[in-house]
Amino acid sequence: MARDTSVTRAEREARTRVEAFGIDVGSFAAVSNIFRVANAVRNHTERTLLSEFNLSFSGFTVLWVLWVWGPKESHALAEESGISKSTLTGVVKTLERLGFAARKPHTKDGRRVFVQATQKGISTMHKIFPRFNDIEAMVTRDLSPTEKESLARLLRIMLHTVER
Amino acid sequence: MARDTSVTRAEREARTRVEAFGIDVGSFAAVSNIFRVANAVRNHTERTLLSEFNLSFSGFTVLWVLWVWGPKESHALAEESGISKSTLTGVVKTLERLGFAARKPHTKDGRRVFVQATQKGISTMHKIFPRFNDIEAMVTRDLSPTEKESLARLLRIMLHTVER
DNA sequence: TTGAAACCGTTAGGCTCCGAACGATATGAT
DNA sequence: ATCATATCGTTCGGAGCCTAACGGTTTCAA
Repeated sequence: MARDTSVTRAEREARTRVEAFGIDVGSFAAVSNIFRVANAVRNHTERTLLSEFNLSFSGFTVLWVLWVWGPKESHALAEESGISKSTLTGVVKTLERLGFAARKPHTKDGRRVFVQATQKGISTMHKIFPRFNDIEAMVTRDLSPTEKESLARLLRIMLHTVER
Repeated sequence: MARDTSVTRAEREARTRVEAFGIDVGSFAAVSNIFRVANAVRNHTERTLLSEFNLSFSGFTVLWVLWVWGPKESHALAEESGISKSTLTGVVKTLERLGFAARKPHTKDGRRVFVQATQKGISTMHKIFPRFNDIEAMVTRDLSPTEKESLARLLRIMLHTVER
């Protein structure tokens, strides 16, 4: 069966409204579709998987970073997780309450704090991550391996443009 | 000069941690990069553009939908904006306070409510949208027109997979 | 060595965000 | 005509999310 690659009704409507403005429709289509997909996948993941572990998407992301990188200082952890320092304070508080992470003061510098995943946090990650990847595979199931690679490559280019 | 299409340090680290799990790395790379880009662009837009109008990203999205589609019932507006009904209630309240939108009760059905953009909302949109598109153009400046179209197409395929 | 400046994480305040529960309204089967 | 059921938007409680301001700590130059 042929894949549906057609422009959605919403996107068509948006274009007609917007074209009069001398807008760059190519950029518009690319970026707004990124938002749509991210939003849809995020909501779906929170509802069907993460809620089972009382984790928000941010909580999951932070725990994931700790799992991949090991103990990390707060400011670097916030940066890597894509949230602000103050938000991280709250998220880590929640992770501590759930027993998934712990704070560790720096021995030399009284200002700094390390955050690390607990054993429970890590074993939970081992449970969650394969299922998270199942969702990733599901939402990309209509893309060929080459197309997935191409998608990732184009997004990486944007990332390099944006992140500095 | 050659574009930087290399895998980021973070992504490389993640892969080595994750590969032992029998994970689908292609899906993983594609999806996690969608989140990263969406997050970065969203934060940047809120900070540099929307804050000037006291709009959150959701507030902007809702107002944008009203601009494109005209008056819309609450449930459909929430759906189209990618947020829950309860969140919409709050966002519309804010938009009303700012004078950007107004509620209109249904004449026949006492349960339903229409939401529409005000004149001020529309003229504000005329101010914001070109600058929003400038940001879209900026973050995609290292992609060729063909690549932008390709990116939008691949995301559209995912959208069709996810949204039903 | 001392004091200004820089840096770090937390707090304060306000909005966003969700699911669940709730009231009001409408529908449809009996 | 009635009453169970469905539908619609709002409210509620709790967490996330931001910027700005803050206090504690470190650094470094005078």
